Amino acid sequence: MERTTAIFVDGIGAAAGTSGVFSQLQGRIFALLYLQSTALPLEDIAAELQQSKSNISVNIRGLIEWHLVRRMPIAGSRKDHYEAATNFWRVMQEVMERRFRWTVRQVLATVGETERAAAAAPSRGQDAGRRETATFIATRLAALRFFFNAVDGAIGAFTQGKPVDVETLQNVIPFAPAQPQRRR
Amino acid sequence: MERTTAIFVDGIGAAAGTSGVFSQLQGRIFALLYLQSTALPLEDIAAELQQSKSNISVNIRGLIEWHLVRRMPIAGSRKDHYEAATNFWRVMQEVMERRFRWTVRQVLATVGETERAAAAAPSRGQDAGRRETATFIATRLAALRFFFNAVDGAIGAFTQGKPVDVETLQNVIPFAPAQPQRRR
DNA sequence: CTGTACGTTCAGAATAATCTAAACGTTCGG
DNA sequence: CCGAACGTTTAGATTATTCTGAACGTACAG
Repeated sequence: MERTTAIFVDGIGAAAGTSGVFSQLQGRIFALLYLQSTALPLEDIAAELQQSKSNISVNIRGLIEWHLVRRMPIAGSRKDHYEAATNFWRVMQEVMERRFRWTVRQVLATVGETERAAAAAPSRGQDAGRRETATFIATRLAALRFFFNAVDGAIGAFTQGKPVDVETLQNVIPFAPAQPQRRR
Repeated sequence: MERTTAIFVDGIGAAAGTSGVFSQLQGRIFALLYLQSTALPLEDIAAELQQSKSNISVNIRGLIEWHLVRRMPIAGSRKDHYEAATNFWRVMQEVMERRFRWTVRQVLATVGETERAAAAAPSRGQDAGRRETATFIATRLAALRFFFNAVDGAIGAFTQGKPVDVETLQNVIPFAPAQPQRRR
């Protein structure tokens, strides 16, 4: 591999590894393809990156799902060829929707489940402490839901190219900080 | 642990685990604290989540760095007490800046290094193929830089509460898709 | 048909991340 | 000072992730 390519592959691989979205190897595969003017067969990618074909196979599938790599039919060859995609905005949309927004919705779903469980719990109306705790929890869950709903909306706006309303997010500071007590 | 709390802890733990930013245990710690009206000592957290104190200790440090948890002095106790922070916007800013933007800058740095390496490489002016390759690589690197510069700017705007200019990102489609060749 | 050239799947090996318990250092009450 | 109650560090164990090579399935050329 060319020295220039090696630097790029290492750097992008490292960045991908810390991204929380792509593995280091996926970063290296993409980087290698991105500097090629022609699509590469699986075999060559494995050889360049010194990995088994099976490993490249499974990692490249992930890249294709994120629309970072395309399978390219090459006339006269039975091998699958791959090339880097260059529509980064598309990739970003995909990541926003499928990873971030999915996580946000997981939180919202959990809040919902928890609220239902809290409502179903026998908070025995008499006991004052119980009732207090119940309203406290309800308030906190509502605050969480409010914020994550706003985030969900912001991601939706972003991926549709609409201006993102940051104000809504900023203004969610639902509780005054608890008063610090002196120690000792 | 209460059934309601358990549901919340499990759900938020799962969400955190897939977030790419927080570990599952960190999610569980935060979730537990978030439903408490009073700060908890390390020992109690460890007991509730059935983890060793050392493990809670190291994970909670991460939460504090992200501003998701605060250390709370409690009068008359030598134990460290912890409570959940509720300024989620602050946390989001922190994550955006320290993780996403940092990754983006890693990419930009790599592009810079690669460009310098390419310039230094002996592309032997005579060889036409070499020169072609060099300009191809230069073009691709420039496109990457352009896009990630825009992303960097967008993150900066977002964290400062300014409207995010999505247009710039959307319009970066630097290459026409390569013409598919027929197979066989 | 048959054989070969592929990509994928899968069981196990290698590697990395997480977790525990013991040792350690520090603070504070006595 | 001394001793006990803490939180932290660290070495090793456990668990999860990544990777490999062999087995398998498929498509195509002859």
